[in-house]
Amino acid sequence: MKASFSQFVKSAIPNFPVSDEGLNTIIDSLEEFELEKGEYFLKQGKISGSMILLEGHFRCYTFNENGDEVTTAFYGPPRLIFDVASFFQQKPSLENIIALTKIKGYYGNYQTVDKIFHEYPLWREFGRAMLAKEYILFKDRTMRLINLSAEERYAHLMQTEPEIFQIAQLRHIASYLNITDTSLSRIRRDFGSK
Amino acid sequence: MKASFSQFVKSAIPNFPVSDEGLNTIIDSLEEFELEKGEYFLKQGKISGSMILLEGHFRCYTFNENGDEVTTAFYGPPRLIFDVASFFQQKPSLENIIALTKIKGYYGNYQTVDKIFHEYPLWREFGRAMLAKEYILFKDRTMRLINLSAEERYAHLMQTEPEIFQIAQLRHIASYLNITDTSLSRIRRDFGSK
DNA sequence: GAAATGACTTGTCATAAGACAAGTGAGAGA
DNA sequence: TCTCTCACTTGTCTTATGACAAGTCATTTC
Repeated sequence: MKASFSQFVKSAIPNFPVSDEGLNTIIDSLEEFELEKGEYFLKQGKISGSMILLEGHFRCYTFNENGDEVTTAFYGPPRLIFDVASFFQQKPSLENIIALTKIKGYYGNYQTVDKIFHEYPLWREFGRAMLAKEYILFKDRTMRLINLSAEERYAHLMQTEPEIFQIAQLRHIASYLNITDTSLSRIRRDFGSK
Repeated sequence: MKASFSQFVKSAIPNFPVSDEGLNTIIDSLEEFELEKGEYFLKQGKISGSMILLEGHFRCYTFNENGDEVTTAFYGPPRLIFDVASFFQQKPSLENIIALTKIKGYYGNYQTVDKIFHEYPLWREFGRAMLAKEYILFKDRTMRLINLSAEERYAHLMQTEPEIFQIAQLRHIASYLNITDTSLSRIRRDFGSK
């Protein structure tokens, strides 16, 4: 786990000038964290903390105007997991984040993370890079939602995160692609015949 | 302009412990910036800087798979303007940001902003808050795209940013709402009769 | 001031996607 | 083993939205 965390930090910021001791200090400030399949990292109405996901997958969902569940994200390791609005504004979340598989990682609430940034200012740069990275990933996804057709969005998910199809239900994948499960089923049928 | 900037900083981070001198130092590090209507803040293929928009409105657009222009954002003051991916990764942007009206604000490229953060570490907190705020705003917009119907998205824009209807073309508003200009026209007709 | 241009609306038709119900098939549990 | 449940697929019909072309209106331009 420590090795994965170290690797994650180094890959996130190539020239990040941090020692192994520095890494250990940060890890010791955080909480080792595990969840079983079906457990929640975040529930609607609660305040989000942050975790570095090192093993396992999450699904994130909310509810639309009709009260129907809408899957807004799938997260695989290594990744920063948090609800940006709830975390930074310390207000109740509108999101639910549920474990699709067994989860391992490191956890910190806002106070913990803030304390780390005060005590180890160097790590602010890591925090900023993480925030920017998540923003960029989220924006990419939104652009695909806007610019690609339903079938293209399906093809993209198949190419970039095929493992999702092994661990998530198709109806959740459908709502993630912003289509109905009926439509996804038909896209898959037609896709196979090409 | 300086007063607006000061106000913007203070409203962005309520308890930000910065003096008027501190503010002046930052302003002096940035470049006073103006654009006329129709001029570009950012063109596809160029690397994005950042600006604090204090007067005027921008429209942001890209192109979808069919080569059709898609409006992805409208920005009004006060606001941080930048393409997050292009700015932080210093890579060519996929976006175009064009002035809908005369623009005033303060500009800095990545080097300038980075220098400010090194010389005045206190301002890192401001940078982080801005980044988080933009991320949250962008996420809100995406959630509306996912969770609301076309008509609801139109109603929301009318309620929250009616000024956009004065300064932007309906076909651009339509693509911002992710519908065709034909559909927007019909929504507006039907909406009036309610 | 006539013609051209551009923004927007509207009519007509085509099409993709949704709603809903029925059907299939695998796995869980008695 | 039987049946129950649940995920998924499929059929049928409906509906929202898009494509495209024509029409209106205001503004610009020569």
